[in-house]
Amino acid sequence: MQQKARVQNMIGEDLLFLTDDQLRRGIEAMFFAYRAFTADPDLILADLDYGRAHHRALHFINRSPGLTVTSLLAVLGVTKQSLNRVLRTLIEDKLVESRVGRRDRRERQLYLTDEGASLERRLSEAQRARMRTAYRNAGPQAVAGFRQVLEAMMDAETRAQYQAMKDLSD
Amino acid sequence: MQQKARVQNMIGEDLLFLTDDQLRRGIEAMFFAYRAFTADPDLILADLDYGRAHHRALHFINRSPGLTVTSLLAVLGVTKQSLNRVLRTLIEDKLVESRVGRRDRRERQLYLTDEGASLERRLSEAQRARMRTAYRNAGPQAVAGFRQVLEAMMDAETRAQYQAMKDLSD
DNA sequence: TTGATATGGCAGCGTTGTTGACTTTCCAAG
DNA sequence: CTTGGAAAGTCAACAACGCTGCCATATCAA
Repeated sequence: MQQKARVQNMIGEDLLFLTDDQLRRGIEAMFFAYRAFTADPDLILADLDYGRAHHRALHFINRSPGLTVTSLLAVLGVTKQSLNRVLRTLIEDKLVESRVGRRDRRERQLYLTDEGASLERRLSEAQRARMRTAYRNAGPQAVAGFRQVLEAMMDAETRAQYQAMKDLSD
Repeated sequence: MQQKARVQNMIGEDLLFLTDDQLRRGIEAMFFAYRAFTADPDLILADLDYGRAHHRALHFINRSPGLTVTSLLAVLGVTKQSLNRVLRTLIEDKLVESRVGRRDRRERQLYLTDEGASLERRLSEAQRARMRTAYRNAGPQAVAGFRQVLEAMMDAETRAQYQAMKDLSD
């Protein structure tokens, strides 16, 4: 087990990276980095009278075209009512198309329009640009560690969702 | 230069970790992990009719007792009015004490009361517990990478603030 | 004395989260 | 084939927490 080997190493090594001080540094790094992480798309969104919630919806609809409202709710972890408001404006503005479900006609399947896909690209390219620079500066090893810690931080349920999404890109 | 050596390595290596797909995975990992990151304190806060903004204020006041309102504004990156609302409730509830500045009497220096320190510990211990588990599961190397990427993600100005805070704990 | 700074109050607005109550649509069990 | 209940969505109201703008007060420093 990789896990066990790592723990064995740590017994010989120092456990200094687990002190409360180190953990606090990590907490502060998350806070500051997340603010930077959302800053670029936020600028674009403010001009369009949209918010972060719109960005998130566009992101996941783009990721899995045709997903239902209920699935999107589960991924975003918000209430139906909260999402509905966001979705309604996106549909009114013709960025998202809502089609009656094929199997179950109560369901609504969500798709980006061309315009929606275009905005999604603009937003995610802004976000990716920052990510790309950070990745490049930190190097592949650091990136692997970054992903490992983030995954370890998720709840089991969320991690399962996250892992499941990997398959969509294969 | 460490940076240059890394880039040289990457030219020989694959640059696969910089594909748009990999970047998107990183973006999603940030989104899901940040939600988990705030989940535990949020539960405690909800019971007390406080929000994340209260937590952040308590955190940084605890970190640098006696800091002024203006410094806190700069760290949190919000407006005076927004912070003022939060600070007022914390002072009313006797979690934070606001003393007239020693050097400049226009300034207010902020301190946690015993009760405030106690809540801060409860909140940050909940957050640290998750962090600790994640760190332990990922191992010291991964943690180093995690921190490296987060720092690379920050704006230069924010990173300077973040780095400056390191000295407070020494 | 005068101008700049630090703080704070008040009013009002927007985004995005919440609950609760309700309707419409549809599937599936009896 | 009817009907009970689940799923999807709507509307209303509220809360947290960002924002802007305007104004008052206290204080420092030139």
